[in-house]
Amino acid sequence: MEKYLSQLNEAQLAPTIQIEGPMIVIAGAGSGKTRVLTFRIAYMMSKGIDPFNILALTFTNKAAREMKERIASIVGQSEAKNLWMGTFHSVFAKILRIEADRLGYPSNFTIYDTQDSDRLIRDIIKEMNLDKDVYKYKQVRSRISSYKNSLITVRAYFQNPELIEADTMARRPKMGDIYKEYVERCFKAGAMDFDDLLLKTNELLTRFPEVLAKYQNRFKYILVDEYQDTNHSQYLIVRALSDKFQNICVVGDDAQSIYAFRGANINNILNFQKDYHDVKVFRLEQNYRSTKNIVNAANSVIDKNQTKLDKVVWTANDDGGKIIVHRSLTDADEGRYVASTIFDNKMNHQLPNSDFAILYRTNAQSRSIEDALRKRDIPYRIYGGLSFYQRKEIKDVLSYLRLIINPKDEEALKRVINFPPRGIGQTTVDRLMVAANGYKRSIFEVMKNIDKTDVKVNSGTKRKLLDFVTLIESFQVMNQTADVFELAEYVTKTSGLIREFNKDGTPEGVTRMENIEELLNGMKDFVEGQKEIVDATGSLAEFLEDVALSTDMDNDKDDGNKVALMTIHLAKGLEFPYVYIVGLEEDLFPSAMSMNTRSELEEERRLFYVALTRAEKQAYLTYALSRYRWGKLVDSEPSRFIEEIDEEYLEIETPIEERRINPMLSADIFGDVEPNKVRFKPAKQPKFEKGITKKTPEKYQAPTPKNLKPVAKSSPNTGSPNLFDNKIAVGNKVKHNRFGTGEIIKIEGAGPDTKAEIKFQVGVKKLLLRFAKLEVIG
DNA sequence: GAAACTAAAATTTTT
DNA sequence: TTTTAGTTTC
Repeated sequence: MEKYLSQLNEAQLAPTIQIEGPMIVIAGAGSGKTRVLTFRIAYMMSKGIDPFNILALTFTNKAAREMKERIASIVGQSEAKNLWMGTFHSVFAKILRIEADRLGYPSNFTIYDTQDSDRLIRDIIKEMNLDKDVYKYKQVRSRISSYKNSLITVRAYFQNPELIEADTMARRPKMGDIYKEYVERCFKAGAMDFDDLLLKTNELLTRFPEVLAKYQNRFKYILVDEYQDTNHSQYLIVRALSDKFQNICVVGDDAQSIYAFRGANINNILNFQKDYHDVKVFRLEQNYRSTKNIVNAANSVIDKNQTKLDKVVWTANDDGGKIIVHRSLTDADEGRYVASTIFDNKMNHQLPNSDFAILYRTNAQSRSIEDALRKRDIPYRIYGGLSFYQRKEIKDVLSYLRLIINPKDEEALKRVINFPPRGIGQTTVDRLMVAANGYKRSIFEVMKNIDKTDVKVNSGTKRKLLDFVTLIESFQVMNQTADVFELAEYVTKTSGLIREFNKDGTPEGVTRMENIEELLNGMKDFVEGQKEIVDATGSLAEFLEDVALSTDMDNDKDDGNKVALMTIHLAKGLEFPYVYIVGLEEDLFPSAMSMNTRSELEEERRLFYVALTRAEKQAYLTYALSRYRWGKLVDSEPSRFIEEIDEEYLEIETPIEERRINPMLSADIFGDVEPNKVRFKPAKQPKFEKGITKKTPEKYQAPTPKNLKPVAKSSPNTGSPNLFDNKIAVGNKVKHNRFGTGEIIKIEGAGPDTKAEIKFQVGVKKLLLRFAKLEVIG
């Protein structure tokens, strides 16, 4: 242990060897926080504390896993495995399963993800005959979520005139009724949503003192990472559990609190010292990650925030290069700038792609960047966005599996009862739902006993319903002997899912199949992995829980050398030598939605701080004068955050010239038009679109002279059509992303409204050429 | 009951 | 511009 402790500086050592009593570690960006946490736990164990008595809570599974591995490498695998380390959600889901019956839940309760919640809320709004434009399901969901995170139960809601008043004033008087119905339906389905995992834990600890005592005695030492991101519900859980022994260590950085929008309360960290007696405060202020320029620039920005703790982050590292600020005309230009400087940096310094990260405020911004990277053949990986487990085909498979564990799971049932199509239509499902409500039973039970109910369905449908029940029950039987992988393989075959997706010969269908295959492979890995963990059951239930609480970030298959693209939120906790922060424009970053109050703006500023402090060597800030937003070109102004950085740390690139070049010429120079791709542009070109360039065009310019002759009718070398060969003509063969290859049989209309009738294998389609990205192949 | 077509919303961030 | 929910048609 000594040799590990000697790796720490003085400021890090102090909190590492402070074991007893309440304490807070205020850890600046890049100050070695994780190292302190891991060494501290290892140190505790070396002092004879039973890992069984330690609870460490993190915000991502990835953080938990990495920390556990590092601890294992110090104290040994067998010692580390008894540690309780995980996200709030996963740890308390496990506890809730153990104690579920006290709350009236089955221990195999389903965890509803956001999609499930949304669908349920949408159904409820429809059933209650409410105007869906007034009651937008997403708003309703976030409202319900914030009630739950503030521990406002349905009961508490109806007892609180102010809340009712607020919703009434917002022209949503039925909010409470929707909330009530939602909670009841979840309960009936044996399901908890994300917020329930915390809310019900609180309920458990409050209503059952013996349970509280049990876990208080078990978790004598509690550590919480990223404490600045805890919400009220999490705060109360931590308080309750640590109340007896007061051995609570929280670590965090108020300057990196960026999750207020989903209920995180920065006051939890700001007020920690008031919550416990005799709190020991430690500060980690030396940054080991970034250059002086980056650290100082970040400090100068965060200084503008009023709400913060005292802390001065500094570094002994080199000055490094100044932060480069670049202006582009459009988002497409911005993409090209990023791609070309990455290219140059790679060439000049022999760097791997994985040294670069491109961070943005919203996922939608990735598109223009992706286009540019693709054209430069720079491999990249996008993190976040639609997660693997959210995809249709994956959710379909998972829904079958969920039904095996919990047939009451309504959302899963509704999803697959008629997929693949088996002749059970909406009308039938509606009748079943009404009946289920009437009998106070689950839909599945009603189906199973369809003969004993008064549900009006014809005998054919009845047969189909019973067949479905039998199908699921046969899966349940198999689940008792087979492992997760064998079961899933059987389910996808027997349910007809494989056949259904195979039937669809489009490239999309093929991708679907590949995804299902990947899911099955993942299950195989899971089965293998579980064999090594002693008390793991390897059960289907366990797999589903893992899946429900994991994100794409967690299953980070290290697929090597790629430029990383992600939102700033996702980048928290990561670091890269070169970081591009793109789209630094007013209304985008800071977001238009977050400029109403000072605290919202301060959160945006913290977000910017997080972004900047990801960079180790070099940071780039880029913005565009105009950008496509929801399909339209919108003018934008540079973000205020650029101005807020002390000028001495910036290098503002002034474009050498912004001159207009022949639009056709430049289009070809920059490779906007891919060879072999015919694209019809709208007749009128937007003001700035692709016509203007700036700054050393030769840098981008492909050296081949043929590019300078755009009007060449056809390039004899390739014979491939370019922009000026209109090959969209009757009789020609074309390729479509989705429909595959086909033949043009008719053309009608002109200009931007030109339509073509094309005969594909899947049938004849009429496509608007403006949108259909057709590739002429002969 | 299902496929094909039409209209409208979406873009702040996610355990 | 894309995606998804809703409506119409067979």
